[in-house]
Amino acid sequence: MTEYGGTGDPARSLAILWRTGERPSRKGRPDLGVDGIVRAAIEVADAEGLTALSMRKVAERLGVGTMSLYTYIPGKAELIDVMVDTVYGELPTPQDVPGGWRARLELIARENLALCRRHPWLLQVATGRPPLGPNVMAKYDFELRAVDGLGLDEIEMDLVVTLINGYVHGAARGAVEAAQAEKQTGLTDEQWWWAHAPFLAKVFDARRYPTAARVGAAAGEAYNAAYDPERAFEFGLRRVLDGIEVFIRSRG
Amino acid sequence: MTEYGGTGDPARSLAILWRTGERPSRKGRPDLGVDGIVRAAIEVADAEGLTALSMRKVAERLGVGTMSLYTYIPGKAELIDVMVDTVYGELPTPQDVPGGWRARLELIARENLALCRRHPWLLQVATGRPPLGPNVMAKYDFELRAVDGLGLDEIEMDLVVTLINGYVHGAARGAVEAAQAEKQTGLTDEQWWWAHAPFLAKVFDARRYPTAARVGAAAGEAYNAAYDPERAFEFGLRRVLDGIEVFIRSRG
DNA sequence: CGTGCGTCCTGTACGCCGTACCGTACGGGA
DNA sequence: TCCCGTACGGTACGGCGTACAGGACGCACG
Repeated sequence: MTEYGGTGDPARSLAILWRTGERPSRKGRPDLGVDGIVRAAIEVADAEGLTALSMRKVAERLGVGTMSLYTYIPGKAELIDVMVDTVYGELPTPQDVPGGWRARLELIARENLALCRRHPWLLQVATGRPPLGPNVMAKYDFELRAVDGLGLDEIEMDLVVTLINGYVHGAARGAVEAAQAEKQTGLTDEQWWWAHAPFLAKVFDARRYPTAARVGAAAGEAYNAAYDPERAFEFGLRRVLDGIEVFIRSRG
Repeated sequence: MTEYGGTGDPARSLAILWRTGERPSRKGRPDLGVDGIVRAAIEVADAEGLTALSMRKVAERLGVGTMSLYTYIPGKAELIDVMVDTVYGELPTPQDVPGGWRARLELIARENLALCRRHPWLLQVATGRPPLGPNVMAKYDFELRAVDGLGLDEIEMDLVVTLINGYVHGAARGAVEAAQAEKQTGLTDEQWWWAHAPFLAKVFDARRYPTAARVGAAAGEAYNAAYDPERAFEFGLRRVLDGIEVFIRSRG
């Protein structure tokens, strides 16, 4: 289990994020530096998860003593703050997206999902009071622009953006968990389900859970698996956007 | 940081969840037992978070040696599995809810939010391939019944339920994080924002992020805080239900 | 050309964690 | 009565984050 948030001392995180007090590299040294540390940490987290991310492993990957990291970074929490802002930099923020607000929100949703797929550990980091780095700002600004000029007031714009991000978070969680479950156990959903069917058959009383039994059986047949994250994401996104459309029309 | 999921060996978890091989308590002993351990663990996690939940602390709370826990439970992962199924038992599953599918889904959403508020650690536990205990089953069955008989096929029913749960998860995360941030730092959102304003004023270029600046300012004024989780939840729920309504009508 | 200081780097150590292993104590069937 | 299965727990191992106390080295200054 990974601890909840990566929220370290915000003042320290901010200073690093905006590279205040940048230091010119010393002559003969490899000079490590915040960037290299963050890059290495992201690689470790991508490959092995946030749980397995340790200062010792990051240092090892850089060929450096563990404690050297603390020259550049106050601690693990602040490191994670910077990691978050860094990968947010991967999100595109094009000036023009053809197709109106709906296409813009779809783009945002899909890109965020893709980002979470590339960096599953993002889902484990608390993002209330996020580290207010440049990329976090750019993301927020871009997302708000997607719903600007539709007749919504500022608060409503924020609410819509929050809704989209919240939805994507939930859906991404499902998708990532499904992928990780398969990788970690070596079993597909189908195989896993089948492996536990004998036991469940003994304890599970279909009369007590009739609807679950019916739907579970149908889902199993249709997907050849318990859960199809891609389909769930597309389905939910359409519903959420429909709901937003109703709202926008009512305000227009 | 806490590791991602609480997914231990599913076979072992299942055996405990359905209390297969229940053992009659020995005579003169307090007999500990799975139930007591789980209850103590939930108390610890509620009070201090999943990160701070340790076998040593649970044992201490029970006045028992740490290793004694392992007589009843294979390990921490399986303990968390059982904790999840146990707290799901707090969810009401009334036979009749007045007001149709919309009221039923609202009830589900609100009760799930409340559950996450009571047990914030739930949000940190992976629930793909959940521990298929009796309460997980009952929850799933109840939720499916909320959308039964509306003209949706089984797959669609599952998708709608998944959507609601995904949405609630995202919104609950926001609400819980906001509450925890305040408790942990001792600062309200407003105080926190204000504390970092001087620094941000120096590095933040409002011309680069015009929309974020505008909305941020408006939100700050309106809420006296950066984020109002209650309002965000209600707003999003209405949008999601509207989207589902559009879908149901199209299928009816 | 010293020399001293500031910066970068690191080894050691402390207190946590989960849990493997093994010894102990005791209730109950033979 | 004896013996064994079960409940219980002490010790120990390898991991973690990081406090602290140095060591090594470039550079400004006398």
